[in-house]
Amino acid sequence: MNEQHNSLKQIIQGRIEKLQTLKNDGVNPYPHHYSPSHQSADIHANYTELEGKTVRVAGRIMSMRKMGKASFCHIQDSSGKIQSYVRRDDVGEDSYKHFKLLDIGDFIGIEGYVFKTKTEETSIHAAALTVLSKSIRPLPIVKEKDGETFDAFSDKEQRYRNRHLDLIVNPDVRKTFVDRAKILSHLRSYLDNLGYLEVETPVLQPLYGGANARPFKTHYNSLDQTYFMRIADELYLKRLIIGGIDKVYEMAKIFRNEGIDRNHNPEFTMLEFYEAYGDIYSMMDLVEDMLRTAAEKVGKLQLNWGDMEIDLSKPFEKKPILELLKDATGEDLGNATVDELVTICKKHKLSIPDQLNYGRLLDELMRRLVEPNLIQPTFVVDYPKEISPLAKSHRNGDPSLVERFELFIGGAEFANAFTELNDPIDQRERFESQKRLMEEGEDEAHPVDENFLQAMECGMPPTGGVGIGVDRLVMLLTENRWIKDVILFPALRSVD
RNA sequence: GCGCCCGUAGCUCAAUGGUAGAGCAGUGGCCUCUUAAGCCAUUGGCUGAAGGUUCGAGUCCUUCCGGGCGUACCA
Repeated sequence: MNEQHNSLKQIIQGRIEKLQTLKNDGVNPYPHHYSPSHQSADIHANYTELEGKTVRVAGRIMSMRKMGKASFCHIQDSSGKIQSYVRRDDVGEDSYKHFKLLDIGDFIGIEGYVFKTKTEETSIHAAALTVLSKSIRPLPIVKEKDGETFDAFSDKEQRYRNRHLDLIVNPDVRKTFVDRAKILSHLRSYLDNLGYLEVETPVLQPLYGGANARPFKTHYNSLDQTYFMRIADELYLKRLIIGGIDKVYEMAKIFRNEGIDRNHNPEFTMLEFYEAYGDIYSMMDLVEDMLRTAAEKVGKLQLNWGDMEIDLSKPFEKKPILELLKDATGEDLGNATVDELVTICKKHKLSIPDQLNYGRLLDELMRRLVEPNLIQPTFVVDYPKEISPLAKSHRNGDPSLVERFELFIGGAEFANAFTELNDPIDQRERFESQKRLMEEGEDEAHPVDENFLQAMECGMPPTGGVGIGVDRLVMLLTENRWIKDVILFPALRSVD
């Protein structure tokens, strides 16, 4: 970055000179290939069998302790670190001279026999060294002793902008992303095993839909049309249900044009899955089991999330939204008018949304008064129809309710699911009322999607559908409180 | 978007408005079981950028850039 700074310039210049010295001595600092026989973790795990045997390991030099005619270094590979003892009389004078030209950050291959130092640290007694890649830019120097870390590379901005450095020097970061991969892999195989088909639907869409959110807008040059980045893949997946793919899912990158904070990144991953002949009740069972088994894959059912202790081993609770609101406000909000909701919001000293409608007000009450208290996993059910334009009317006959659940854990939303609305006449009416909301200024109302309606008119089976916020799930299961810590390259303003 | 805080060497951090420092890393030297290796010496800065106040600014003021935290938006 700041190439004008002399200190960094000098370090880089010095390393380039060492690089040249190696070349002049006939050493190729960037060879094409090396064949390690073991990973460092293998050697630690199988010390007894390997003691005295010759191994080859390859990795990045993370520390060096050079003495006159012998040195120790630690090298790091993808499984961890291992120490090597490099003695001039064993590797030869030239090779030792070249070794002393290496820096922290360089890659080397070490061939030698496995032994333990007098302090009982498993090490490799080097017989041959191979330079595998010379680095010319310095790494952050992190030291540790007895599990304590010194001068950790901790500046969040630097870590996110230089994730490669973060991964090299902060082992927990790697672990989080290994766990993330395990979780995603589990979600997929869980659905695969149930006979679901994984699909991909358009990211660039002529019309957005399937959620309440502001989209990113772009221009498609060759069509000379406005396109949107998807805010959900729901409507496309339902078209596939209509098309006869009875069990379908997509691990979808979603884009929403909204703020960045510890729980939100403008692009994030959502798993949506739909099952013909299912409903929210069958989907609840599936989701509960899917999340619990995902937690088992990462190794913990009892999680510390911030200062909350969350237990995924117990059955998830189920509670109607209006009951939760009644407990919180003392009022029955089932048939409340907008004015009444405003009064209640004021009574609880809540901010009044700019866009005054039933949905916004109810959401405000939920967010402030109910959601923060939903710490243990809770399925909130029986949502008002007005805020659920894609969900089917409730089978209990109450015309104001739909079959929907949202799963809350640790005060945050993890899943949203419907018994999908499959009545095309009803769906058209719901879109019409969304359109009226939009005309009243609600900028997150669903636009009418005529193509989707026509598809539904061709007949859609009863269906259960779920969306799961994958990043949030990873946050919970890896006990991270910041979404930036579970996304490798989180959104940051670019530096010009 | 709004509010508060922050930005000093490659990394981690100091510096009542009065000459910009330390540790690690780097460089040179000594050192064949070290491990935050050690000992001796030493390089490295336009203090995020631009203006202003002042005899004098890392420090105070304004604007801009970037970040953090909170809040809003975001189900």
